[in-house]
Amino acid sequence: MANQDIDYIDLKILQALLENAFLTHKEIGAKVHLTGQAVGARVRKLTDLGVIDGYTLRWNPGKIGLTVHAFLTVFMNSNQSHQSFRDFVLSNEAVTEVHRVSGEGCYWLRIRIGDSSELNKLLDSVLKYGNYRLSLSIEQIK
Amino acid sequence: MANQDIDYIDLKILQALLENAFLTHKEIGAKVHLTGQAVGARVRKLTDLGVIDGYTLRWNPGKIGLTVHAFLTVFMNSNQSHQSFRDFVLSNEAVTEVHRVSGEGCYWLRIRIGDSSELNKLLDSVLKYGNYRLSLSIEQIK
DNA sequence: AGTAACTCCTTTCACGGTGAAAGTATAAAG
DNA sequence: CTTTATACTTTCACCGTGAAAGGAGTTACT
Repeated sequence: MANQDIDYIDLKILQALLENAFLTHKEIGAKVHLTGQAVGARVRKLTDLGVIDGYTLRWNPGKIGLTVHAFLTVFMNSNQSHQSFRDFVLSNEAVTEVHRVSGEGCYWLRIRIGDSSELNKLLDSVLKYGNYRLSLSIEQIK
Repeated sequence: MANQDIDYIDLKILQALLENAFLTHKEIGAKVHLTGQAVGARVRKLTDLGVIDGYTLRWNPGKIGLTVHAFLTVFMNSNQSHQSFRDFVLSNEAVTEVHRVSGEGCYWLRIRIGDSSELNKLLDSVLKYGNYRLSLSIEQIK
């Protein structure tokens, strides 16, 4: 499996692993009509190509007390503060995802935090860098 | 390990698995000073409690041609269309995450799609249900 | 056509991670 | 001081894994 092309079978394998990364190669092989070893070689190819970056958990922050799930669009109020803002979000563990965006605002953040008073404190910190628009996730549908 | 409390060690294990879900229990055990089997028992507890929902990939949609990463806030224009909107987003494979939100808009969507013309078509479909605000991810920072 | 090179598969095999079971240690309760 | 419960370690058999070797199918060159 040195050929760098990604075919239909690779996509099926990706899809299977996205659903459950602990499927054995043998089990995936049963779906795509290959032996486990052949699946293993393709998974290695996908990893070498950088399609697969790593393996992680699907989990439930709410069950360990992180009941607030918020999306924050940040509008910077100065061109000087970008670097310090980045340092801030990178070091704040309640901020679990950050994107530079075009369109609405400058940055988009995902927040996982215990309760609304903690969120309040976080929002105060964000105000140092700019304004924001906040959305709270009521229910994850997909 | 029938005790339902989640302690500091459990959180360390969670953190380790979030970074790399394919660490062996033994390797995690070396970090938290337990045998692999003890770690296995705690992982099972976390799974039974629903803290761990499953295992999935960290991956790179850009490498299979899904170069556009967009966030969409949708404002419904009618109270009747919620169910059909849900059906729409659940069945559309470019929509990879959906939340009901309070604050800005009614729903928040994550889109992974090949190019802007495909995005255009998707946005046209969304317009049937309401208005939207679009942000494009330029760079994922965290 | 014949052969060489290449790709991608299967088969085989040894290693090691895994969960189950049994044994051990510690702490709390009567 | 014993009983019980919890959470650990040790031991063990199973099986998933990657490596290696071999085979089948395809392409390209003479």
